[in-house]
Amino acid sequence: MPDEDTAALPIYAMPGHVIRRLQQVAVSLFVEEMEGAGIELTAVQFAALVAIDAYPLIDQSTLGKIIAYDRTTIGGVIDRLEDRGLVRRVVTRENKRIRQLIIEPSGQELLGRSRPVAERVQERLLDPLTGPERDAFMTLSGKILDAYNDLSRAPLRPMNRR
Amino acid sequence: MPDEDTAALPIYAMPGHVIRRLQQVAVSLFVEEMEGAGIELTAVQFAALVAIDAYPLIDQSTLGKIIAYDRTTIGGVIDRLEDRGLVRRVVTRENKRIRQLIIEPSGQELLGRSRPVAERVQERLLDPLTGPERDAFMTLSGKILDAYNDLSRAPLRPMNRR
DNA sequence: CAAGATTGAGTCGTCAATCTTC
DNA sequence: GAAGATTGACGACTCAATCTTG
Repeated sequence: MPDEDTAALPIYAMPGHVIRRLQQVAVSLFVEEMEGAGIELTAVQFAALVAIDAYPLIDQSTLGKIIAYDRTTIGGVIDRLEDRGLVRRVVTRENKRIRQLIIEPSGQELLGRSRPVAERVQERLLDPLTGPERDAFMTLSGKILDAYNDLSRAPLRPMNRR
Repeated sequence: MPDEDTAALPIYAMPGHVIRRLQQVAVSLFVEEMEGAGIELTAVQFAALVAIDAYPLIDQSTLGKIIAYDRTTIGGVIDRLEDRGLVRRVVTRENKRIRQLIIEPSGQELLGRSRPVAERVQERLLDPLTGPERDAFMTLSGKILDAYNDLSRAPLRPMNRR
């Protein structure tokens, strides 16, 4: 039973491990806050709704690039949102390959209730840090992401660029 | 107005999003380096091997607590490691509920080859930062984790309450 | 052929239910 | 009943293969 001699494992000092744990905490807070608000939305689903609301008629591939998710993952996420009537796929006459996405009124309504909850999650996440520390954390994180922006599995890219 | 492309979506400034992207990058680097070394190991599998090697005869629950994974997740991970003969489950006469874990010689060998690769991943992850910045990043991350240590998604509490 | 999307397979991560054992 | 583990279910994530359309 190793309790305090956890130092024997260098895992705790490894950035990869720390980042994964941060992600665990972030997800926990998101689930906790959403459940507390009686809202059934995962983090991906929320991000998708935000993006579809901001860019009506966006296609799935572009959506994936914006919120940094794999195209295949997006497909499954949209499936579930569509099943619940929160979102709709549109196939135009011009290009039948493309699935354009539209947020439904019920989706709008749910998104409206979700925004303040998501806002609270972000606040709670950095709550253990002081104001300057929060800025530092975001700046340092951004520096890492900038360096590896094109390496990510689903590279994050602004819409208007190739 | 900087970043006219991304300014429309506040997602990029959200800590939760940034942390998830960091996790994406970390996983990408891990996969890339391991593939480059011709080693078939996921990050969880590597962490499990490290812990089992450090604590022979550790049980699955304790392993989960050490490397911060859900008990059920650990079960599946050990399944795959056991299928490959890298690890072995042992059931003692004293307490037949407990699955104690032992690393096999082939697991030792693979672990030995994997350590320097994992080391390189950690270095590359923080490579975009200067020395002091790396310390700051780890310190700030640790501060967040300390505050939410008991909130982790794998609560490790029996949750039999009620 | 290239682009956009879907399907299938495999791993990860969590929860709920169940089983065995103490 | 409680502890340790397994199974089943579901969402998420990725890749490879496939299908359709341009």
